[in-house]
Amino acid sequence: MKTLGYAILGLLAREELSGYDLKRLMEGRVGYFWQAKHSQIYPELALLEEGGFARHRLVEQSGRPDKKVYGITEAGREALQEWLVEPVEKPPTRDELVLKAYSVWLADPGKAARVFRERQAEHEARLAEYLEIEVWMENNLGESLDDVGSPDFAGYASLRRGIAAEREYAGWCRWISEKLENARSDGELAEGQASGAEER
Amino acid sequence: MKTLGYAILGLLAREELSGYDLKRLMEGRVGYFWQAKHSQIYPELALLEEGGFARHRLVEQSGRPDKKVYGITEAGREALQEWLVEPVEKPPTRDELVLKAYSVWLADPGKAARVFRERQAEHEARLAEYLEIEVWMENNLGESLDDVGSPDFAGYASLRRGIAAEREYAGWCRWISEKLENARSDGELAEGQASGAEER
DNA sequence: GAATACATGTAATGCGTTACATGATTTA
DNA sequence: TAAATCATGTAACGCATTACATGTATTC
Repeated sequence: MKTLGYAILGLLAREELSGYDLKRLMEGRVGYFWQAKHSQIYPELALLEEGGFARHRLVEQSGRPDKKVYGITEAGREALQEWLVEPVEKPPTRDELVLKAYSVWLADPGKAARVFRERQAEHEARLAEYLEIEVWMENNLGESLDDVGSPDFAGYASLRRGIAAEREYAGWCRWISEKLENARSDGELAEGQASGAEER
Repeated sequence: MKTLGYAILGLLAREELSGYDLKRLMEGRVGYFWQAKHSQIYPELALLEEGGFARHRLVEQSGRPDKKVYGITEAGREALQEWLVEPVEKPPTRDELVLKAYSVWLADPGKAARVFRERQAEHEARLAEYLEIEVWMENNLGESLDDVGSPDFAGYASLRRGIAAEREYAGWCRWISEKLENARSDGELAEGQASGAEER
């Protein structure tokens, strides 16, 4: 089974969901660490069912299309539990922004700074969102956030990774942006590969 | 042009390289933020040449196979400079370990902790490597690390992102590992989804 | 009247990895 | 003598995205 299968099982282990529900979850909060389009979700659900890891029932609705609501099976839960404790390969990183940083010596510092500032703002916005959720969780879920057997704890743990990652990335963007912006005003190190100047 | 093309151009802008050289760079240091196998590199080099962004000359060697040494063209440098200041889309994250964290409430805490500890060790090892390079750079490249027009600065900037990222990830792994390990000894919250116990 | 939400699928395309293919030289 | 390094390619496969496809009901 591929990772997407386990991602779906992880959600179905918490509650019954339709393909459409899964799609929205993977666009939203869960999408921070795993996402998929509906074109991937529907076939994967079929595979999970074929393998006996999930099953569905039809729910008729008035005024809306009928939907297939999926639930995890005992076999699915077992497969998920086994996967959880298998060692993970550190996946290769591919970060286009760091790639740009590596060649930034060729760019006009002012223009380049804008690219990093934009990204910084995105990470800061995301961070603010996460911090709000964290506060909400700490106020409303209290006890269970310390219980490693609770889904609340698991969600909280994932969120903490999100918070740390966004903070770290934003910080790096700020650092490099400042460097680039200061260089722009510093006349001294003029001997430039950097082409245009068009300031104003 | 695809990102891999710019990755290659970014390296050719610093020095002339063969496909084989590129392959090794993308396995090593540069591989932290971008990597590619030789099966991708050779065709991409051909495309770059076709587009006029790079050109090669044959270097005959004794005792080794001949090689094609590639250099960047003026058009290549311009394309690279334009790409550098174009805004970047924040790519979707796919992190299998965070995905496991999200379902960790179903796992045996002790076994799960091992998975996170393993990963923590990997990030700490990488961090140690990077910190050594940082010290070396600060001692040997001094001046140029503050000159945003220097390739040294650009390499340093990328490295700093690597350092921050490894530290952040290792920290999160440590945090969750401790939580999981403490829970194992805490008898209190026994009411467990967690199956096995087989301690010793 | 147009766009968005609900709901579920298939097909085409793109990028990356693994495997296939070849061959000389150096090191263990 | 077996394995690793140098050196360059092509082919097959897998996963993910975009585009194609259809249809109702609600909201703007």
